[in-house]
Amino acid sequence: MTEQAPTLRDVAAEAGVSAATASRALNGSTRNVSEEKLSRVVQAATKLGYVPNLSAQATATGSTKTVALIVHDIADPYFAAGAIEVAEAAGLTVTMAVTDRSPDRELHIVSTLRGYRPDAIILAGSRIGDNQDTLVEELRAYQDTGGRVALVSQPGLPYGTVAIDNRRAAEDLAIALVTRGYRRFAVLRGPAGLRTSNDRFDGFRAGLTQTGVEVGHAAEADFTEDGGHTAMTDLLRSGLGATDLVFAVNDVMAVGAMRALRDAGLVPGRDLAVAGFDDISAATDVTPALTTVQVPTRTMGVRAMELALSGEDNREVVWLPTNVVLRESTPRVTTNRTP
Amino acid sequence: MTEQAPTLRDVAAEAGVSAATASRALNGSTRNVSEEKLSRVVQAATKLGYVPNLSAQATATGSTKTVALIVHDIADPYFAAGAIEVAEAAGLTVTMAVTDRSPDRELHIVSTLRGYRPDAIILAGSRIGDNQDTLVEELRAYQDTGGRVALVSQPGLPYGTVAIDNRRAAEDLAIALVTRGYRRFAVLRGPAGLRTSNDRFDGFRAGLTQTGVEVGHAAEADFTEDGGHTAMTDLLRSGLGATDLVFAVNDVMAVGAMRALRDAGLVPGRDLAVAGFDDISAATDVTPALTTVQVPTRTMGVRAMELALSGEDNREVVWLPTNVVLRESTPRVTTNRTP
DNA sequence: TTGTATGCGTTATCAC
DNA sequence: GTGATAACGCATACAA
Repeated sequence: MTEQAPTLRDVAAEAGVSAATASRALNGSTRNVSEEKLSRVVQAATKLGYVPNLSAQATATGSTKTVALIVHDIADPYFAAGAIEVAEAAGLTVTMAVTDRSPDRELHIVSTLRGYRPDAIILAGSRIGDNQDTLVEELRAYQDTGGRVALVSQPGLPYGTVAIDNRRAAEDLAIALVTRGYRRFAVLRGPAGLRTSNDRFDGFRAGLTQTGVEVGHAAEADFTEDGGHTAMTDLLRSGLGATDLVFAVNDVMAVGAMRALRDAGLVPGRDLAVAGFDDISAATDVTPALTTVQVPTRTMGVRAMELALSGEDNREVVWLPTNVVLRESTPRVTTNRTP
Repeated sequence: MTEQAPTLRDVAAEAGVSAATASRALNGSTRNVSEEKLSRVVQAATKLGYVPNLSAQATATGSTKTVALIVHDIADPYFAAGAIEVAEAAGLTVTMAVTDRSPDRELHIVSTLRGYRPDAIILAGSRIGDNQDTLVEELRAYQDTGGRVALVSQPGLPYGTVAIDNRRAAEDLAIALVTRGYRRFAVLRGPAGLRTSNDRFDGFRAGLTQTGVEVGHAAEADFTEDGGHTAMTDLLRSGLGATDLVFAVNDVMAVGAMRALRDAGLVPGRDLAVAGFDDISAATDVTPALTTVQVPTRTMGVRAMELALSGEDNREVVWLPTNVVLRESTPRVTTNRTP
């Protein structure tokens, strides 16, 4: 029943040539083998259903034609899709691993994946913040042995990096909202210490300050939909005063906040405006559609992979543009509103 | 700069033992090596930053400790998450590939991935049509050489399979909706030949028939949000008569349909009820929340992986339960409604 | 317990 | 062009 998978030897034998010739015919520089033997080998291969053993190929050549993609949360498909597309166009296979936002797991995964000797490692959304010396060391070792590293959204390390300017983008959003007539803001931010959250919060506040406005309430919450829901509910309970807009530092939280508003009998966009960040697909599914900052996730995946595959030890930082998209969740303020 | 990655030999030399001992200390049955040499080897390994070359390990042992996950659309994260969790608990690494719903790509990917000699291959998602002899042959060959195969949602092939009863679930949904008072239905189905779509459509119709009701309009559309939007728009233009509910064979289409309704100045759930299938996260983000059939995606991933890893050549079909969830997009019909 | 020798499936280096 | 033969990095049967 369970036979062995056919090897190159089997194919060679079947075709009546040496293993070396078979190898050349199937993978190597095709030009050095006679037309006749070539077709004999190919025929034998298909007849036996031969598929080259990539592991063996890898140990022999030293290259695996593989890229490791490490993400924190598998829930952003577009990034991965972009990266995969580029990799496959280059004839590389992508291995994905998910860290679940655990730095420990991340370290473990990087270490394990290194064992596959991938041509490149792409680390997305990692917060290689402060206590991550081990990870940095691991990456350095990997790079020293010829591996390529690309980072996504974590500028500051000596690797090719693609990033967006969270701070600036949030600033733009704040200004756009003030222009629309909003004056009293509350913010739902992520857990303390999370850089993305901090940058967006700081940027938003900076934008307001420029226009002479200040953030009123600010609540910390999980980076999740439930986090947004809970924080919004608490905010409502504690009294919002004259707040006319809530900015959640990501769309997922914003959607949760909108749900909390409806649960409290309020209508998002009318009774209280809501804005988010990321422009995930839910942002347009939701009613009213969510004002947010569009982040080119897919392009980030593409550029990150390109960075990783670019021959050189490319350490440039690619800043990708973001875009404020104003939708119905933040209608233009024309009349007095009663919170 | 680009040194070589340290090998087992290097570690052995550093520790002053043979390569065999180093191997045993690092991977093999740890108990057969003296405490002292063990620690010497471990120390040497960490000092050199040694990470075993998994490719070499694989060619030596014949096993890769790897599972290949093939999905049609990376957009369903939960399935993958479930599968990955199980695999990692078993010490296996998961390789993911995306087919983009192209049968050709699917075939190509299966063939390529076979080259990695994964312990198992999991194929998720429905396939278009039945001209897939080559794929079946490819899988058979893989299985003959000791590979495990598990399928998701396409019963009928001689492999372990996890599935849901689309037909029956749609039937349940139809009955529940009739019970809620709906009588005149339209259906947005997927492309012809797509089995999932057909099963859901047939089941829905069967459910209606049981209660003496018939499907009015039925439109074909892409399995996407835009597909749902377009089909719904067309339906509205062509006149819906007395239709009081639109069933889209998946949530993505349903969300698109809801958007189309709003674009036409109608209020989903009030002017026209909407139901979907899958219970994706958007189903609860949307307003009104979408009535749908809850599919245990994550569990499917878990069970599929378990099936694939279960020692035997397990060909059982695991049917997972679904659940009709009635939400505000299909309010109970109490009064006369004017379409 | 430890080391030597051999094999895993390929590719690469030689000769021929 | 083609075929022996030696690598690649690791695991294991066998000896010691």
